[in-house]
Amino acid sequence: MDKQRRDKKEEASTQGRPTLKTLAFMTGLGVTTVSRALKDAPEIGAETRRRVQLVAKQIGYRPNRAGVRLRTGRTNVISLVLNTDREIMSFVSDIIYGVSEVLAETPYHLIVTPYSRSQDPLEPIRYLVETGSADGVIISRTQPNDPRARYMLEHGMPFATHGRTDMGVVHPYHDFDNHAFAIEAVRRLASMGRRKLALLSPPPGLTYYSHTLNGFADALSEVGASEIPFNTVSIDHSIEQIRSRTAQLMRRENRPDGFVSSAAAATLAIVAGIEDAGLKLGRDVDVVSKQSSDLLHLFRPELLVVNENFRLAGSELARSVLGWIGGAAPGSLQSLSLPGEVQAYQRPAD
Amino acid sequence: MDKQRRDKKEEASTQGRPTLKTLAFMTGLGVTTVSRALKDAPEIGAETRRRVQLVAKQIGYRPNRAGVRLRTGRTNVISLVLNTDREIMSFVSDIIYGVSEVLAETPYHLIVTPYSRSQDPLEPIRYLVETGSADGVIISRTQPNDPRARYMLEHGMPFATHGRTDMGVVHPYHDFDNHAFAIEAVRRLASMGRRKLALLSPPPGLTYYSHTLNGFADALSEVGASEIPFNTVSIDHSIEQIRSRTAQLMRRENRPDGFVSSAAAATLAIVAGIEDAGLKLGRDVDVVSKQSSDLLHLFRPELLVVNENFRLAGSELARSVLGWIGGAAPGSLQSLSLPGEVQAYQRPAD
DNA sequence: TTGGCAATCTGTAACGTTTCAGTATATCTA
DNA sequence: TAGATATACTGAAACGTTACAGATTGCCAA
Repeated sequence: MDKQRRDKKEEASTQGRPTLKTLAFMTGLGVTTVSRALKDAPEIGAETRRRVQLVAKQIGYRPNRAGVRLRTGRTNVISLVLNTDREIMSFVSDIIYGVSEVLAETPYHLIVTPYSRSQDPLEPIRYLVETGSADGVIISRTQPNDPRARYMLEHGMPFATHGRTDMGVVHPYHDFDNHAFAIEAVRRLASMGRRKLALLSPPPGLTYYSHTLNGFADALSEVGASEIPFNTVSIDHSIEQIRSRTAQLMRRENRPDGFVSSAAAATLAIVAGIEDAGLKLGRDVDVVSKQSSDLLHLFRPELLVVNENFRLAGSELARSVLGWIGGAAPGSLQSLSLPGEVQAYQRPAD
Repeated sequence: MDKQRRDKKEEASTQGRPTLKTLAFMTGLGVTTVSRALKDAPEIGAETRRRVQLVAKQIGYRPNRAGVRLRTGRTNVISLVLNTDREIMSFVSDIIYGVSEVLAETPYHLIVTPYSRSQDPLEPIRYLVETGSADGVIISRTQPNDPRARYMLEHGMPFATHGRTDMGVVHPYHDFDNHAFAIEAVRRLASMGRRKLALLSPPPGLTYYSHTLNGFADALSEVGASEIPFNTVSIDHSIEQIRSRTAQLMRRENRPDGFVSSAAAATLAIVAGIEDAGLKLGRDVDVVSKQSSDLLHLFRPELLVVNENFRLAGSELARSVLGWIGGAAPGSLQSLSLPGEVQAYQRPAD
């Protein structure tokens, strides 16, 4: 019995991965003291604290995540909830990189929680909340009245949304100012003499759909241009659909002489549709498009682009959730990213 | 003392989230029995087993991950290790989706572990192994002699590589057959009468660099075409660099009349460079490019494309690691994806 | 009847952490 | 000098799970 006890103590020094017990053994202190010393608790003597922290660093102690999680309920995990079929183009990776960048400096891990078209978007959120699998959540494709945001608010799960809601509740978000984007886009087209503008909008359910539409409408009346309706299709539609609808539209009597496109991939389809109709970009019609990587000007030099930085969005979202988890006021964790200058094509120096 | 015991027991029924203790209380069994009944242990009576599983399903019992992890060391986590600055285009999201798709049917979570140019690529791997943060790892940008693969083999961490190694050791991988891609590409160019071909290769350090080069060389001699060296640049270089080098090359006396490009984004730059030099795609030169999403034909109809399915790669990689974790022979968990047909442009039906 | 043996079930300990409720010592107050 | 008080530390319990080492029961062979 006594022998067993001694054996147990001694094991601590020889084990594979150091634990609090190892540190306690090495320093001659109790595990409690070691635990507290590592988190700078005030009731630990200054010298003891330094000594423990030194030894911990020396032997490369890292707290066991399962132990912490089991005891405290804190997971040190942020979950990024993604729709696996919609978000087609690359911006997902940018967001992930942005989030990672911020989390890298923290003990947090990033887990990706997917859901697909067949599922209720609420389902992965419920899972996360019910199982307590994350300390914070980031969602995208935010809706004006977003059941996911409501659910998490009700259940006390910190989160940040990519895009704003419109439910009269306050929560962290990061958004790109799509209202401003649409205004700038229209102004630019107007300044080139374009007067009949079409908008390829975001999908109607999402909040930034109306932001974009409002900006578009505001700017239209400001510059005295008119809208050619193009609302049978959105950036969520397939490339083929957008292309053929654009071609249809461009073959009509009353066709637009300017396009505003909310997504880069869709812009490729718009341009293809324009050319299918036998028209020429830059001569018959101009197109302003959002893009997240600087590739559109290679596609057609005549394209006008506005950059949206998704990596930045990822970082901001991560900072926001962490802030909320850390106790900051949700209202102070909201940010809006303004569109960069509308950029015309510039040939790079050789 | 006795009172306390009773209180403790009763708490089990009223708690927020059901645990084994809750189930034990409800069924009148011991926690051990419940635990075993849930995992179909043979020493549990058939009726008891069914009863426990029924109740568990009814009240929505889900094992506490922290508990399992602490006790068993199993994390139920697969880590996807990503370089945050290199992998520029969108294929990262496809891989993630592919992995997610497979993991969704399992208790596994996907965590994304990033590393950046400044870091030793081995560092995140060491972290994962030392802290036991994952049961399996997926890596990309695989090298012929890959220190990460070696390290994980030595430390008994199951993994799968995107791309093969060449170290004389066997481990799970998924790879796209870049040798076959290069051959098909060259053949296609040759069949169009192209005789002087340039290759924009993958970055030299990676395994598929030589696969691509070998395929290219093999096919060149097969069809009797010659190579115009273009090895001052690779798909890892910036768009601007590739563009200006291409333009330089195309202004030379002895310029290529065909390109093989290993990445879609780079192809945009190649075409831009060609046009910078005043030449025309399809007339003066043809280009065969890999692509992961079907957008290149919108860019220039004359482009010849070969599709690489990264979503499939993700799924295969996930299946491979899971297989290894499940005890399958690593040698049986290798797969190679053949390039689809070289696709010429087809105008979609309106 | 007794011992043995299979079939079922159970309590206890342990994983690594934090928190609660202390204990021991030194220092001050009256 | 006695008691209070602050300082620095400690053991035990608990989070939820699984594994080890039994315990109880019924049944069969001897």
